Amino acid sequence: MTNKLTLVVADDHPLLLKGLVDQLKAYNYNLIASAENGAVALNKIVQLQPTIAILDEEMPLLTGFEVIKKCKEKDVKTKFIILTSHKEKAFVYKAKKLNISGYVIKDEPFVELHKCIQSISNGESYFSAIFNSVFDNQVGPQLQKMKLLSPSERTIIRLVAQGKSSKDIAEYLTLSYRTIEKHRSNIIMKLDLPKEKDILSIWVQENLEFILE
Amino acid sequence: MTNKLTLVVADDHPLLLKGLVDQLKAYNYNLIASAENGAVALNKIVQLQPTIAILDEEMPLLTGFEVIKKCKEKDVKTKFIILTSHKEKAFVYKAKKLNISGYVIKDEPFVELHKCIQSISNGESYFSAIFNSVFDNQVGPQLQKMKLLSPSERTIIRLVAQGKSSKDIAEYLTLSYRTIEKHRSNIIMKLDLPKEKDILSIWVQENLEFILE
DNA sequence: ATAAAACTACGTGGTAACACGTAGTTTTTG
DNA sequence: CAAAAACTACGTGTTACCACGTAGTTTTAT
Repeated sequence: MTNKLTLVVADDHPLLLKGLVDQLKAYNYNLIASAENGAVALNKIVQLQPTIAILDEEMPLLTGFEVIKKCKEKDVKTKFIILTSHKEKAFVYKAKKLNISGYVIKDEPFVELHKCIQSISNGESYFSAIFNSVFDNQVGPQLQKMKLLSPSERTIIRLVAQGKSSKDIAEYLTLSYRTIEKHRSNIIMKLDLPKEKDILSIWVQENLEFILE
Repeated sequence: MTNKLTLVVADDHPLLLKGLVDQLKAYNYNLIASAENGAVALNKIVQLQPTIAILDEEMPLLTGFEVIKKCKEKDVKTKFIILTSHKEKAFVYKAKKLNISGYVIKDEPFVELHKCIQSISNGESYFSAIFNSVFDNQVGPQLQKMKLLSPSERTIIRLVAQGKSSKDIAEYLTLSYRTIEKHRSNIIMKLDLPKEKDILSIWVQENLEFILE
């Protein structure tokens, strides 16, 4: 195993972190640091410039995604693997936007992480099967739907996402109440939502990530 | 350390399970089995009759709570610790109802689990601080509120919880639509809910555990 | 420059929840 | 048995979302 490859790992669950560290060592990886929160992780990554950093998404002080963002700002060349228990589309979407190298779900066996590290060391990227499935089945279609909306429809759906009523929105945008209602109707039609009460508000709450940027 | 104390541990996350097993061994506990899902856990507990079983709540095949229920049916004398990442009131409420011996949150350090095991071996029970806080601040007050409701109000709130409209409920109970509306009004008053649209449906969805028995 | 798309606005009608009130009947309980 | 609580039912009014439509104006794109 190449020992030029260096690793940093971060997770705020002490038990899980211990499991991770032990397994990485058992696989003979050159683990040069571990961290129990996002801020410590950021410091260590900037200091040690590891080849790869394995980050939990939900951590105190800084989330995994925030650590990655800050590292990119500082031009750190480290590659990132997000290790999370979240299969939700919001996370998958954010991960895709950040252009990370790998995404592994916590309830998969360690060998998945191993494969991920190997792929990255070969210059490839690696995403758990479930990641791609979530992206293709949930993220992709929603993004396609959002593209159908016109600019002002987008403005309005964002305000709906903030819990505002049509009346509120009309006042806020100095437009007629009827205009907002019309836009709502058009949005519902374009998104092909079923006929239910407050269906737009519901849809919007379930897809916040795609609406608020 | 007494070696009469035997332990079984179950978690479907391989990494976390490894961390747990290692730590328990490091603390010299007599760990006699581990399991990666609820069904295996149930078998091993029934077979080995450990003093204490440490169970993850969310597992494939059987959840931690289901394992406990089945063990109680079989008169297994094992004491149970639920180890979960969930601080939600639904879990806290269910745990309380099952009358388990301990509840530890996954993102606390291992020493919490250690303290929990020690307490139980002394015939006491042990609940993480956060558990009690959730119970006192969230579970308790909601249960108090539910007690204010009259029998037919309870019937109706359960039907609301099933997503039925007032009209549906009226037909289902062969009562007047206006009667159901009145009950709704009274329920809202008794629960002291703020004046919002569909506020009862919202409250009910957020408190399903207390409504559906 | 002209057609297409988007934006704006209004009309009419429907559904559902909620507020606040009245009031007769039944059931519970002290 | 008598008072209290619960159950039943109706009236009137409000708010909010949604459907389906018309139509003039502005912006965008070819």
